[in-house]
Amino acid sequence: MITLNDVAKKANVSKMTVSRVINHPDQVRPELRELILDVMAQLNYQPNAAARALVGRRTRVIKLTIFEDMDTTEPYYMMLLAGISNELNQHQYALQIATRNSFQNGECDGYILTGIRQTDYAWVSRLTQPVVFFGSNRQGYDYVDTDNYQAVQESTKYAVETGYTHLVFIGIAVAEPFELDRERGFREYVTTHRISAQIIRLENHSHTATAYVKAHWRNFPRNTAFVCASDRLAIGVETAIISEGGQVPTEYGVIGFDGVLLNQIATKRLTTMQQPLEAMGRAAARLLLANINHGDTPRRDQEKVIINSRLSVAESTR
Amino acid sequence: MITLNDVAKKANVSKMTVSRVINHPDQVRPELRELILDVMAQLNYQPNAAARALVGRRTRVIKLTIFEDMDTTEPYYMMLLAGISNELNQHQYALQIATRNSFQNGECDGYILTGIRQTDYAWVSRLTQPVVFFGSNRQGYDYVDTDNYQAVQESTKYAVETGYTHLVFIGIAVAEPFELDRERGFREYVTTHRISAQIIRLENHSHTATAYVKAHWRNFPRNTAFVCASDRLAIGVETAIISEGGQVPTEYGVIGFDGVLLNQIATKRLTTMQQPLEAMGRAAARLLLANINHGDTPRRDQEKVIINSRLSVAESTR
DNA sequence: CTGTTAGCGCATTCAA
DNA sequence: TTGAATGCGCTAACAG
Repeated sequence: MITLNDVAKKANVSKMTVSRVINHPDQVRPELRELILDVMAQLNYQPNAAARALVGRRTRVIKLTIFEDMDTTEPYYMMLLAGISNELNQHQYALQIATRNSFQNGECDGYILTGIRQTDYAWVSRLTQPVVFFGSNRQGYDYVDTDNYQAVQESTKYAVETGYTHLVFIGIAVAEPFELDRERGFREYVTTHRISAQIIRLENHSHTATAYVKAHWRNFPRNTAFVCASDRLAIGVETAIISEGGQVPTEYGVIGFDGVLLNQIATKRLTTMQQPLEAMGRAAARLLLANINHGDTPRRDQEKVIINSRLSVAESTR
Repeated sequence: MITLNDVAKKANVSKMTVSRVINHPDQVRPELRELILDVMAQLNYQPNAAARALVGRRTRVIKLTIFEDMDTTEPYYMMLLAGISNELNQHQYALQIATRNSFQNGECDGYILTGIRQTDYAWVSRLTQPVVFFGSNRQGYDYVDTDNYQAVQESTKYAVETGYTHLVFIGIAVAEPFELDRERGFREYVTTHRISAQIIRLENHSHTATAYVKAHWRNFPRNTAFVCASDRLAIGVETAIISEGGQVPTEYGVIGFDGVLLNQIATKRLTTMQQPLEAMGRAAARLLLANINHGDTPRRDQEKVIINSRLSVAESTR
């Protein structure tokens, strides 16, 4: 293992100078700095995370908490996780994953929180380390999210422009910001453009959607597009349409939201709003690390990172 | 933060004694040990992972590498991850997640490897730290797996006992141990019991299965059960049956394999072999940690942990 | 069985 | 701008 000392000897300086090149490069004479960087590269020096953690009173561990039940968890968490982990790895941070059931109160430097519902905020407020949310919130915590409002506006616009004349929004029956924003995106678009539309809210399961659409099949004339708040709902809708003898995409359109895996399971590959999850994961990690390192500065404004989703057009729309 | 010293003072011993209680409890007089454990509990002492890592020349980080493409990754990895992470947390180990694309060669104490294919073994053999596989292998690496052979035997038996008279095994077209074992489980069962059967191998996508079953629909008489090597395939089969006008489960049965999430998406909730993923994740972590701590002992035999799956009967079979 | 000493690799003092 | 000393919390090696 290469240590600071090895680098220092080879560069004929003290190890403090090497340490400074890493932590306060501006305090080292440029030529010397270059030389040392050179040696570090030659030796492939990797700072020892444990030692840094020890002296810095940091754990170099961040916790990701997933508040949903794991066995109904969306597969997209996997992509998110990859993004978070990639970014953390670069900064020599490791990850701990905690779930609602398995919350260990071991030490960490900060938290990334996902799947939080209104009822969980009391718990969150007791956390002493920096926190970043995945998904917006109105409690003032920093977060990373996609622009749910614009995303649904975009899908809705797409549905209209491809000629569907009646629109149905299938939302998720929870009063969380992400859902309200998606619904608002739909509502404002159809209102502004005076489009025939209806809004429905269901539990986020494919079966619920299938049952609902079948039960109310007469309400859905030909040329209806279903703009759904999740891929699960979209798959359920598609199943119902097909089982009722409707044609996708010629007579009916279906648009999902999320864009990982589930759309591959659909009979017609789903047109869906694809969230850039890897990027969002990275962003969340970066934001958290920034908070950790500026830890002492007095509380600033809530910081938000918004990353746009992209409509991925497939077989369930024209 | 509570340190060894705090505990030591309160217990009127030196910190070495406290340290021994943790690492070599048999070297401490029992009464004293109890006393110290008591104080540790009172103070809620948590050893500092960084310090242990530093002195033990360990990183206290283990890497989980997922060799599949992330965006087609099975949702069950999430459960596996939870298990691994839970176990690691208990032992003050943190996790890094690496994917095929993002393999950073930062330090770690060991690897848990998943999704490995034959072609990846060269890479694996260059790893210097202990390795545990998720999924069996014939290269001598320790692994955790479910008994694929017995699992498929069990599903097949179930299909027969519930009265399906023709059986079809839909396998995955790869020559990996897990798949060969599943296929063998099926083959031996139908051979032994002289049951009318056929074996098919497809790419592991629901569409492939749908297309195949539709194209060969005439080959599948009523009272056929499809024993599938994955939930994806099973969902695809089910879609085909329904679209061809077959009745599930009265005329046709479908059994999947894996048992997370995807079975909820199926039109009829899938009967499927449920892998105990959380437990398997924990087992993999435990096995790896054992290898790490017995690091110097000469290479023993390949160690295997086999955990049985459980048939979860739902709506796609009688 | 228990305590003392020393050092893991690094970064924050302070001094030059 | 650079270097020397000190200590983060813990454990291995030795001494008692």
